[in-house]
Amino acid sequence: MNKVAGIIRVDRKVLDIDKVLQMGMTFRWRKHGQIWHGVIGRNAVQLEQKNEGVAYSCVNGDSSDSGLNSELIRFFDLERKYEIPHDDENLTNAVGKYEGIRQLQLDPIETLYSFICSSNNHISRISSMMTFLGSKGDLLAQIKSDTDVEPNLFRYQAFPSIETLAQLTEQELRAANFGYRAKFIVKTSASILENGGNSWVETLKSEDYVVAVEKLMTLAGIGRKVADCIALYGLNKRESIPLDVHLIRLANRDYNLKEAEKGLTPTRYEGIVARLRETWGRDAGWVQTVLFYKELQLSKEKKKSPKSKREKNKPRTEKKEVKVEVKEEPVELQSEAQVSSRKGPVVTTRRRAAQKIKTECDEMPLKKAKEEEF
DNA sequence: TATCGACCTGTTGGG
DNA sequence: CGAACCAGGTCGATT
Repeated sequence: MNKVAGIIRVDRKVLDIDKVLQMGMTFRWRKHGQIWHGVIGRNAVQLEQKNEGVAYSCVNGDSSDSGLNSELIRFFDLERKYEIPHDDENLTNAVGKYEGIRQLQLDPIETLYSFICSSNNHISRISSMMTFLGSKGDLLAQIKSDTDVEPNLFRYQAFPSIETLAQLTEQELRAANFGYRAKFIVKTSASILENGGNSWVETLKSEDYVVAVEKLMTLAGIGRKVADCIALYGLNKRESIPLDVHLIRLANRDYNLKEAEKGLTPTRYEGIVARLRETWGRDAGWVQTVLFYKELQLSKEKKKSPKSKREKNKPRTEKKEVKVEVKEEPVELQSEAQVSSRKGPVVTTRRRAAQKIKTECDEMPLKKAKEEEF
Protein backbone atom coordinates (compact mmCIF):
# COMPACT_ATOMS: atom_id res chain seq x y z
CA MET A 1 0.00 0.00 0.00
CA ASN A 2 2.68 2.42 1.01
CA LYS A 3 5.03 2.82 -1.86
CA VAL A 4 7.78 4.44 0.08
CA ALA A 5 8.68 3.79 3.68
CA GLY A 6 11.67 4.07 5.92
CA ILE A 7 12.93 5.31 9.20
CA ILE A 8 15.01 8.22 10.28
CA ARG A 9 17.15 7.10 13.14
CA VAL A 10 16.96 9.98 15.48
CA ASP A 11 16.46 10.12 19.20
CA ARG A 12 13.37 11.69 20.66
CA LYS A 13 15.67 14.05 22.49
CA VAL A 14 16.73 15.45 19.16
CA LEU A 15 13.40 15.35 17.38
CA ASP A 16 10.04 15.02 19.08
CA ILE A 17 7.37 15.18 16.41
CA ASP A 18 4.52 15.48 18.89
CA LYS A 19 6.02 18.74 19.99
CA VAL A 20 7.06 20.32 16.73
CA LEU A 21 3.96 19.42 14.77
CA GLN A 22 1.48 20.96 17.15
CA MET A 23 3.19 23.81 18.90
CA GLY A 24 2.28 26.49 16.38
CA MET A 25 4.91 26.35 13.68
CA THR A 26 2.90 24.37 11.17
CA PHE A 27 -0.85 23.93 11.19
CA ARG A 28 -2.06 21.21 8.85
CA TRP A 29 -0.63 18.09 10.47
CA ARG A 30 -3.10 15.81 12.22
CA LYS A 31 -2.55 12.92 14.57
CA HIS A 32 -4.79 9.88 14.41
CA GLY A 33 -3.83 7.26 16.93
CA GLN A 34 -0.07 7.17 16.88
CA ILE A 35 0.25 8.31 13.31
CA TRP A 36 0.80 11.84 12.12
CA HIS A 37 -0.61 12.74 8.72
CA GLY A 38 0.52 15.67 6.65
CA VAL A 39 1.96 16.98 3.45
CA ILE A 40 5.49 17.90 2.53
CA GLY A 41 5.72 19.37 -0.91
CA ARG A 42 3.70 16.97 -3.05
CA ASN A 43 4.17 14.04 -0.71
CA ALA A 44 1.34 12.71 1.38
CA VAL A 45 3.26 11.67 4.44
CA GLN A 46 2.64 9.54 7.49
CA LEU A 47 4.96 9.70 10.47
CA GLU A 48 5.26 7.71 13.64
CA GLN A 49 7.69 8.28 16.44
CA LYS A 50 9.27 5.10 17.72
CA ASN A 51 12.12 4.34 20.03
CA GLU A 52 14.42 3.72 17.08
CA GLY A 53 13.44 6.91 15.36
CA VAL A 54 10.77 8.43 13.18
CA ALA A 55 9.18 5.97 10.81
CA TYR A 56 7.82 7.50 7.65
CA SER A 57 5.82 6.48 4.66
CA CYS A 58 4.57 8.23 1.61
CA VAL A 59 1.07 7.25 0.61
CA ASN A 60 0.91 8.80 -2.82
CA GLY A 61 4.18 7.59 -4.24
CA ASP A 62 5.33 10.86 -5.69
CA SER A 63 8.79 10.63 -4.37
CA SER A 64 11.66 8.19 -4.40
CA ASP A 65 12.70 6.77 -1.08
CA SER A 66 15.97 8.62 -0.91
CA GLY A 67 14.20 11.74 -2.00
CA LEU A 68 11.66 11.65 0.78
CA ASN A 69 14.28 10.72 3.31
CA SER A 70 16.33 13.77 2.55
CA GLU A 71 13.26 15.94 2.38
CA LEU A 72 12.35 14.89 5.88
CA ILE A 73 15.83 15.55 7.14
CA ARG A 74 15.58 19.00 5.72
CA PHE A 75 12.03 19.51 6.97
CA PHE A 76 13.04 18.72 10.52
CA ASP A 77 16.28 20.64 10.22
CA LEU A 78 18.21 17.57 11.29
CA GLU A 79 21.48 18.53 9.72
CA ARG A 80 21.87 21.37 12.09
CA LYS A 81 23.30 21.11 15.54
CA TYR A 82 21.95 23.97 17.57
CA GLU A 83 24.33 25.94 19.68
CA ILE A 84 23.54 27.81 22.83
CA PRO A 85 25.64 30.06 25.01
CA HIS A 86 27.46 27.75 27.40
CA ASP A 87 26.92 29.94 30.43
CA ASP A 88 23.17 30.33 30.08
CA GLU A 89 21.81 28.19 32.85
CA ASN A 90 18.17 29.06 32.25
CA LEU A 91 18.48 28.04 28.64
CA THR A 92 20.42 24.90 29.42
CA ASN A 93 17.69 23.82 31.79
CA ALA A 94 14.92 24.61 29.32
CA VAL A 95 16.64 22.73 26.53
CA GLY A 96 17.18 19.80 28.84
CA LYS A 97 13.59 19.71 29.96
CA TYR A 98 11.85 20.41 26.66
CA GLU A 99 13.80 18.23 24.30
CA GLY A 100 13.31 17.43 20.67
CA ILE A 101 12.28 20.83 19.37
CA ARG A 102 13.45 21.80 15.92
CA GLN A 103 13.32 24.90 13.81
CA LEU A 104 11.24 23.39 11.05
CA GLN A 105 12.03 24.31 7.47
CA LEU A 106 8.58 24.72 6.05
CA ASP A 107 7.17 25.66 2.69
CA PRO A 108 7.57 29.44 2.40
CA ILE A 109 4.20 30.07 0.85
CA GLU A 110 2.21 27.99 3.26
CA THR A 111 4.13 29.56 6.12
CA LEU A 112 3.41 33.01 4.81
CA TYR A 113 -0.31 32.35 4.86
CA SER A 114 -0.15 30.55 8.19
CA PHE A 115 1.25 33.54 9.95
CA ILE A 116 -0.99 36.07 8.31
CA CYS A 117 -3.72 34.01 9.93
CA SER A 118 -1.87 33.97 13.23
CA SER A 119 -2.39 37.60 14.12
CA ASN A 120 -4.42 37.99 17.28
CA ASN A 121 -5.29 34.34 17.03
CA HIS A 122 -4.77 30.95 18.60
CA ILE A 123 -3.50 27.67 17.23
CA SER A 124 -6.78 25.80 16.86
CA ARG A 125 -8.40 28.47 14.78
CA ILE A 126 -5.27 29.02 12.69
CA SER A 127 -5.35 25.29 12.02
CA SER A 128 -8.91 25.36 10.78
CA MET A 129 -8.21 28.37 8.61
CA MET A 130 -5.17 26.70 7.09
CA THR A 131 -7.15 23.54 6.51
CA PHE A 132 -9.62 25.61 4.58
CA LEU A 133 -6.89 27.08 2.39
CA GLY A 134 -5.42 23.62 1.97
CA SER A 135 -8.78 22.33 0.78
CA LYS A 136 -8.25 24.39 -2.38
CA GLY A 137 -5.08 22.51 -3.25
CA ASP A 138 -4.54 19.36 -5.27
CA LEU A 139 -5.74 16.20 -3.63
CA LEU A 140 -2.71 13.95 -3.22
CA ALA A 141 -4.30 11.10 -1.31
CA GLN A 142 -6.98 10.37 1.20
CA ILE A 143 -7.38 7.76 3.87
CA LYS A 144 -9.99 6.50 6.19
CA SER A 145 -9.23 6.86 9.83
CA ASP A 146 -10.43 4.52 12.51
CA THR A 147 -10.13 6.96 15.33
CA ASP A 148 -11.33 10.08 13.67
CA VAL A 149 -15.07 9.97 14.11
CA GLU A 150 -16.35 13.05 12.41
CA PRO A 151 -14.92 13.36 8.93
CA ASN A 152 -13.72 9.76 9.02
CA LEU A 153 -11.42 10.76 6.28
CA PHE A 154 -8.16 12.57 6.03
CA ARG A 155 -7.39 14.39 2.83
CA TYR A 156 -3.79 15.09 2.01
CA GLN A 157 -3.75 18.19 -0.09
CA ALA A 158 -0.89 20.15 -1.53
CA PHE A 159 -0.94 23.77 -0.52
CA PRO A 160 -2.52 25.70 -3.38
CA SER A 161 -0.58 27.85 -5.80
CA ILE A 162 -0.76 31.62 -5.55
CA GLU A 163 -2.90 31.60 -8.68
CA THR A 164 -5.45 29.44 -6.92
CA LEU A 165 -5.28 31.40 -3.72
CA ALA A 166 -5.77 34.63 -5.60
CA GLN A 167 -9.18 33.44 -6.70
CA LEU A 168 -10.51 33.45 -3.16
CA THR A 169 -12.83 36.29 -2.34
CA GLU A 170 -13.05 38.19 0.89
CA GLN A 171 -16.64 37.11 1.25
CA GLU A 172 -15.74 33.46 0.90
CA LEU A 173 -12.94 33.79 3.42
CA ARG A 174 -15.10 35.58 5.93
CA ALA A 175 -17.66 32.85 5.59
CA ALA A 176 -14.84 30.45 6.39
CA ASN A 177 -14.22 32.28 9.63
CA PHE A 178 -11.11 34.24 8.71
CA GLY A 179 -12.47 37.41 10.24
CA TYR A 180 -10.61 40.58 9.35
CA ARG A 181 -7.73 38.52 7.99
CA ALA A 182 -9.87 37.75 4.93
CA LYS A 183 -8.94 41.10 3.45
CA PHE A 184 -5.25 40.49 4.14
CA ILE A 185 -5.35 37.19 2.28
CA VAL A 186 -7.02 38.67 -0.76
CA LYS A 187 -4.71 41.64 -0.95
CA THR A 188 -1.56 39.68 -0.32
CA SER A 189 -2.39 37.04 -2.91
CA ALA A 190 -2.87 39.76 -5.49
CA SER A 191 0.38 41.46 -4.53
CA ILE A 192 2.39 38.26 -4.71
CA LEU A 193 0.87 37.50 -8.08
CA GLU A 194 1.94 40.92 -9.27
CA ASN A 195 5.42 40.36 -7.95
CA GLY A 196 5.79 37.14 -9.87
CA GLY A 197 3.83 34.53 -7.97
CA ASN A 198 5.26 31.46 -6.28
CA SER A 199 8.78 32.05 -7.50
CA TRP A 200 8.89 35.49 -5.91
CA VAL A 201 8.25 33.94 -2.52
CA GLU A 202 10.78 31.20 -3.16
CA THR A 203 13.50 33.68 -3.99
CA LEU A 204 13.08 35.31 -0.60
CA LYS A 205 14.95 32.30 0.73
CA SER A 206 18.13 33.46 -0.91
CA GLU A 207 17.78 37.04 0.26
CA ASP A 208 19.46 38.34 3.35
CA TYR A 209 17.34 38.20 6.45
CA VAL A 210 16.85 41.95 6.55
CA VAL A 211 15.86 42.21 2.92
CA ALA A 212 13.51 39.27 3.19
CA VAL A 213 11.75 40.80 6.18
CA GLU A 214 11.53 44.13 4.45
CA LYS A 215 9.94 42.58 1.38
CA LEU A 216 7.55 40.47 3.40
CA MET A 217 6.34 43.55 5.23
CA THR A 218 5.20 45.14 2.01
CA LEU A 219 2.38 42.59 2.00
CA ALA A 220 -0.96 43.14 3.69
CA GLY A 221 -1.30 41.49 7.06
CA ILE A 222 2.42 41.01 7.51
CA GLY A 223 3.89 43.23 10.17
CA ARG A 224 7.22 42.91 11.89
CA LYS A 225 6.43 39.92 14.05
CA VAL A 226 4.68 37.90 11.38
CA ALA A 227 7.54 38.63 9.00
CA ASP A 228 9.92 37.18 11.56
CA CYS A 229 7.83 34.03 11.90
CA ILE A 230 7.84 33.52 8.15
CA ALA A 231 11.55 34.23 7.94
CA LEU A 232 12.32 31.77 10.71
CA TYR A 233 10.22 28.79 9.71
CA GLY A 234 9.70 29.40 6.01
CA LEU A 235 12.93 31.02 4.90
CA ASN A 236 15.36 29.38 7.29
CA LYS A 237 16.64 32.59 8.78
CA ARG A 238 18.08 31.55 12.08
CA GLU A 239 18.64 35.05 13.40
CA SER A 240 14.96 35.78 13.25
CA ILE A 241 13.27 36.31 16.62
CA PRO A 242 9.50 36.76 16.45
CA LEU A 243 8.88 39.13 19.31
CA ASP A 244 5.63 39.35 21.19
CA VAL A 245 4.47 40.03 24.71
CA HIS A 246 5.10 36.48 25.79
CA LEU A 247 8.70 36.57 24.77
CA ILE A 248 9.18 39.94 26.41
CA ARG A 249 7.54 38.58 29.52
CA LEU A 250 9.81 35.58 29.78
CA ALA A 251 12.88 37.62 28.97
CA ASN A 252 11.93 40.08 31.69
CA ARG A 253 11.59 37.21 34.09
CA ASP A 254 14.61 35.16 33.14
CA TYR A 255 17.00 37.59 31.48
CA ASN A 256 16.45 40.85 33.26
CA LEU A 257 15.32 42.45 30.06
CA LYS A 258 13.39 45.20 31.83
CA GLU A 259 11.11 46.06 28.95
CA ALA A 260 7.45 46.97 29.00
CA GLU A 261 5.26 44.31 27.49
CA LYS A 262 3.09 46.73 25.64
CA GLY A 263 3.60 49.66 23.38
CA LEU A 264 5.93 47.73 21.14
CA THR A 265 7.00 50.28 18.56
CA PRO A 266 9.20 49.40 15.59
CA THR A 267 12.15 51.02 17.26
CA ARG A 268 11.68 49.12 20.47
CA TYR A 269 11.13 45.89 18.55
CA GLU A 270 14.50 46.21 16.84
CA GLY A 271 16.24 47.15 20.02
CA ILE A 272 14.88 44.27 22.03
CA VAL A 273 15.47 41.74 19.32
CA ALA A 274 19.06 42.91 18.95
CA ARG A 275 19.66 42.39 22.63
CA LEU A 276 18.11 38.94 22.59
CA ARG A 277 20.26 37.96 19.63
CA GLU A 278 23.29 38.94 21.55
CA THR A 279 22.10 36.93 24.52
CA TRP A 280 21.12 33.80 22.66
CA GLY A 281 23.70 33.68 19.93
CA ARG A 282 23.52 32.57 16.35
CA ASP A 283 20.64 30.12 16.88
CA ALA A 284 18.51 32.77 18.55
CA GLY A 285 15.51 31.82 16.46
CA TRP A 286 15.59 28.23 17.63
CA VAL A 287 16.17 29.38 21.20
CA GLN A 288 13.07 31.51 20.94
CA THR A 289 11.15 28.47 19.77
CA VAL A 290 12.28 26.37 22.72
CA LEU A 291 11.58 29.04 25.29
CA PHE A 292 8.24 29.75 23.71
CA TYR A 293 7.36 26.09 23.95
CA LYS A 294 8.32 26.17 27.59
CA GLU A 295 5.97 29.09 28.21
CA LEU A 296 3.22 27.22 26.42
CA GLN A 297 3.67 24.30 28.77
CA LEU A 298 3.84 26.48 31.85
CA SER A 299 0.61 28.20 30.95
CA LYS A 300 -1.02 24.85 30.32
CA GLU A 301 0.06 23.58 33.71
CA LYS A 302 -1.24 26.74 35.24
CA LYS A 303 -4.62 26.23 33.66
CA LYS A 304 -4.85 22.64 34.80
CA SER A 305 -4.28 23.29 38.45
CA PRO A 306 -6.76 25.76 39.90
CA LYS A 307 -4.84 28.55 41.44
CA SER A 308 -5.44 30.28 44.70
CA LYS A 309 -5.49 34.02 44.87
CA ARG A 310 -2.14 33.92 46.55
CA GLU A 311 -0.52 32.17 43.69
CA LYS A 312 -1.94 34.64 41.31
CA ASN A 313 -0.01 37.47 42.85
CA LYS A 314 3.10 35.43 42.93
CA PRO A 315 3.69 34.24 39.38
CA ARG A 316 5.43 30.99 39.85
CA THR A 317 8.13 30.08 37.43
CA GLU A 318 8.94 26.47 38.17
CA LYS A 319 12.34 27.46 39.27
CA LYS A 320 13.77 24.87 41.49
CA GLU A 321 17.03 24.94 39.68
CA VAL A 322 16.36 27.49 37.04
CA LYS A 323 18.79 30.09 38.15
CA VAL A 324 17.84 33.51 37.03
CA GLU A 325 21.15 35.14 36.60
CA VAL A 326 19.80 38.53 37.38
CA LYS A 327 17.32 39.83 39.86
CA GLU A 328 13.85 40.65 38.72
CA GLU A 329 12.10 43.86 39.46
CA PRO A 330 8.46 43.23 38.67
CA VAL A 331 7.17 46.33 40.36
CA GLU A 332 9.15 48.64 38.21
CA LEU A 333 8.15 46.75 35.12
CA GLN A 334 4.51 47.03 35.88
CA SER A 335 4.61 50.74 36.25
CA GLU A 336 6.38 51.01 32.95
CA ALA A 337 3.77 48.90 31.33
CA GLN A 338 1.03 51.09 32.61
CA VAL A 339 2.56 54.22 31.27
CA SER A 340 3.00 52.81 27.86
CA SER A 341 0.14 52.40 25.48
CA ARG A 342 -2.08 49.45 25.14
CA LYS A 343 -1.79 48.34 21.62
CA GLY A 344 -0.56 48.98 18.22
CA PRO A 345 2.88 49.10 16.74
CA VAL A 346 2.76 51.20 13.63
CA VAL A 347 4.97 50.74 10.68
CA THR A 348 5.15 53.92 8.81
CA THR A 349 8.83 53.76 8.12
CA ARG A 350 9.63 50.30 7.15
CA ARG A 351 12.73 51.08 5.24
CA ARG A 352 14.19 52.86 8.18
CA ALA A 353 13.48 49.99 10.47
CA ALA A 354 14.99 47.56 8.04
CA GLN A 355 18.18 49.55 7.83
CA LYS A 356 18.48 49.38 11.55
CA ILE A 357 18.22 45.64 11.47
CA LYS A 358 20.93 45.46 8.92
CA THR A 359 23.37 47.28 11.11
CA GLU A 360 22.66 44.90 13.90
CA CYS A 361 23.02 41.90 11.68
CA ASP A 362 26.36 43.02 10.37
CA GLU A 363 27.67 42.94 13.86
CA MET A 364 26.60 39.40 14.29
CA PRO A 365 29.06 36.87 12.96
CA LEU A 366 27.40 33.94 11.34
CA LYS A 367 29.80 31.12 11.11
CA LYS A 368 28.71 27.99 9.45
CA ALA A 369 29.45 25.12 11.72
CA LYS A 370 27.67 21.97 10.78
CA GLU A 371 27.49 18.66 12.51
CA GLU A 372 25.79 15.36 12.18
CA GLU A 373 23.68 14.30 15.03
CA PHE A 374 21.80 11.24 14.08
C1' DT B 1 8.14 58.72 15.52
C1' DA B 2 4.94 57.30 18.78
C1' DT B 3 0.19 56.64 20.04
C1' DC B 4 -4.56 55.05 19.60
C1' DG B 5 -8.74 52.59 18.19
C1' DA B 6 -10.66 49.22 15.35
C1' DC B 7 -10.87 44.65 13.89
C1' DC B 8 -13.07 38.74 13.75
C1' DT B 9 -13.84 35.34 17.02
C1' DG B 10 -12.95 32.22 20.81
C1' DT B 11 -11.76 31.95 25.66
C1' DT B 12 -11.87 33.42 30.31
C1' DG B 13 -11.69 35.99 34.76
C1' DG B 14 -15.26 38.22 37.48
C1' DG B 15 -19.65 39.72 39.03
C1' DC C 1 -23.65 35.43 31.37
C1' DG C 2 -21.39 39.25 29.15
C1' DA C 3 -17.52 42.24 29.18
C1' DA C 4 -12.34 42.27 28.80
C1' DC C 5 -5.57 47.83 29.98
C1' DC C 6 -8.32 39.44 26.85
C1' DA C 7 -5.56 36.57 22.96
C1' DG C 8 1.03 34.50 19.82
C1' DG C 9 -0.81 41.78 15.61
C1' DT C 10 -1.61 44.90 11.81
C1' DC C 11 -3.45 48.92 9.71
C1' DG C 12 -4.72 53.66 9.12
C1' DA C 13 -5.27 58.09 11.00
C1' DT C 14 -3.34 61.49 13.86
C1' DT C 15 0.34 64.11 16.38
